[in-house]
Amino acid sequence: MFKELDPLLHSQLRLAIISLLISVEEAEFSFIKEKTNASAGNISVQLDKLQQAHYIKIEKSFKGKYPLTTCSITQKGVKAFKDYTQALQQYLQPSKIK
Amino acid sequence: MFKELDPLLHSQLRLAIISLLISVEEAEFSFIKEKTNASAGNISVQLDKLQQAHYIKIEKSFKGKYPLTTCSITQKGVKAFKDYTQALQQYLQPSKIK
DNA sequence: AAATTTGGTTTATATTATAAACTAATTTAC
DNA sequence: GTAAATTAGTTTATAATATAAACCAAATTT
Repeated sequence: MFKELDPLLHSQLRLAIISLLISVEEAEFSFIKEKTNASAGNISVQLDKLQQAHYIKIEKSFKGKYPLTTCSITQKGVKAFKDYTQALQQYLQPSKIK
Repeated sequence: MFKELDPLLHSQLRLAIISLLISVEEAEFSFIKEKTNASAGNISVQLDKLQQAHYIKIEKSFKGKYPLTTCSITQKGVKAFKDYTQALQQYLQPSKIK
């Protein structure tokens, strides 16, 4: 009846991050922080998890003299997001006929 | 940017339960168990939480000689579900214009 | 009368989300 | 020039959550 909801995406902050990344080429750590209003620590942890699942790619460089973390979504991440949103529909559009 | 997702509904099993209840007058424990494929223990705990939040009403009676737990959604529960699905849209339909 | 089933509840555990604390370098203020 | 504050994060500790395992009580089957 109800499909599994990918637990990696069924998390407010990780879903917000993926939602951001899916519509841009890439995003800096500070951009994600600004848009999500989450703490840097929380974001750091969730980015790691998304990277470990190969849903996103993280590149570390320098912007002038400061460290710069840049993230982008992978094909696997895009697919996971699509699958997730599809599965969610069953939960969001309940019908009389179960 | 991203609205809060009611943590009580942002849970696979509780969301499934609410999704079921929203389309029926009422549902028995066994019906919920069958449709969600979750364990009785897990369902019992989540029903309690939904009831404590006044999202659902739980009535205990007897069906013949066996105990019977019947659940129904409340107005507060309906509103919470609508608010939740609305908030989710921001996460599911990302746009270039942030 | 022992074993199984029905219909759950309670409790224990493992996972998660999150914030707090920390690191390290840079820049500003005095 | 050095103390304080800022940038840009990471690591760690804690509290909350989800979930299954264990349990309970009555009824039914073998």
